[in-house]
Amino acid sequence: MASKGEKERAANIARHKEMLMKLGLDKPTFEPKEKRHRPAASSKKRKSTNEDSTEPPRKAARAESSPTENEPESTDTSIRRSSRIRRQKTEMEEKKLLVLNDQNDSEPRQTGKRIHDPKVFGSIPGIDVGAWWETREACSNDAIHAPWVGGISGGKGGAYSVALSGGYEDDVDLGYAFTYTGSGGRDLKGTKNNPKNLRTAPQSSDQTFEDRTNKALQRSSETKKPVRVIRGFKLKSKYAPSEGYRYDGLYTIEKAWMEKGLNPEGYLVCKFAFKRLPNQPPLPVRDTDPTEETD
DNA sequence: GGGCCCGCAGGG
DNA sequence: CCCTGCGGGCCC
Repeated sequence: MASKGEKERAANIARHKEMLMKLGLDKPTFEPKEKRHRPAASSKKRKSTNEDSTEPPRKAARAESSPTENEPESTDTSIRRSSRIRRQKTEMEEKKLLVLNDQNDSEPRQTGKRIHDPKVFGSIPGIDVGAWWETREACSNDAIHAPWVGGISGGKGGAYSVALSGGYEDDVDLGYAFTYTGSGGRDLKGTKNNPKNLRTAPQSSDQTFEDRTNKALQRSSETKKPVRVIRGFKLKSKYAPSEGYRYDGLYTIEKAWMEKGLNPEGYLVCKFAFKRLPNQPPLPVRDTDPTEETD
């Protein structure tokens, strides 16, 4: 039984997908399987319980795979995380990172301890494509995507980074390309009679390119400057990590436009088409595609 | 699962 | 100081 909203969603998805396909004539084919960071352990109990000395390294995991999409062969199924090859500078930076993150004693956590500026275009030194964090906060500390909640980080020169976390139901993710929705047009404060203090909320008005972050994305579509992209576990895509957040490298914005959003009232949203830059490690895929309703 | 509430970073 | 925002914890 396809409700009206579901039909619109399907139509939007089909339209977005078709557009992305045209961007993907040179799409890569090699897609390794995702490596889980948290196999099955319930993971949901981290407070200040000081024990667990056998904790997974909650720091910015170095990239887990290495082959570039150009040379998939090499059959290196035993990819250890030995990506720390020579290169002393990175070595130094990594040590600093370790120090900064190794306050696992009892310190709640100290923010504002970045060693790199997130407000730059392109990659961040020492953070490889494929890096993984459990939380947005940790990702922010590594300067890949600064906002703890917001999906878009950008300035007047364009966007620095975006987070794909499934916030908009008609966005399409093909891995090498995806569509993305802008910010704004939501009632985060609720109404006068029913005041809220929310971080996300349903659409309640048109989005606009006057919005600072939307404008940054639009700018990037003109300048073609690279944008860092992270995918989160809430994203409905086979390219989404099963848990946490993963840095998936650099994309350019190929197109910016406005269209009717999925909301019942048909408020306008800003849409953007991203395309992944070549010569980056391939995107891992998970075994189960969250898009296929498996439940 | 949903609802609510909250801190925080970032920008004006 | 104010506001926003594709989190996250907690409660039910």
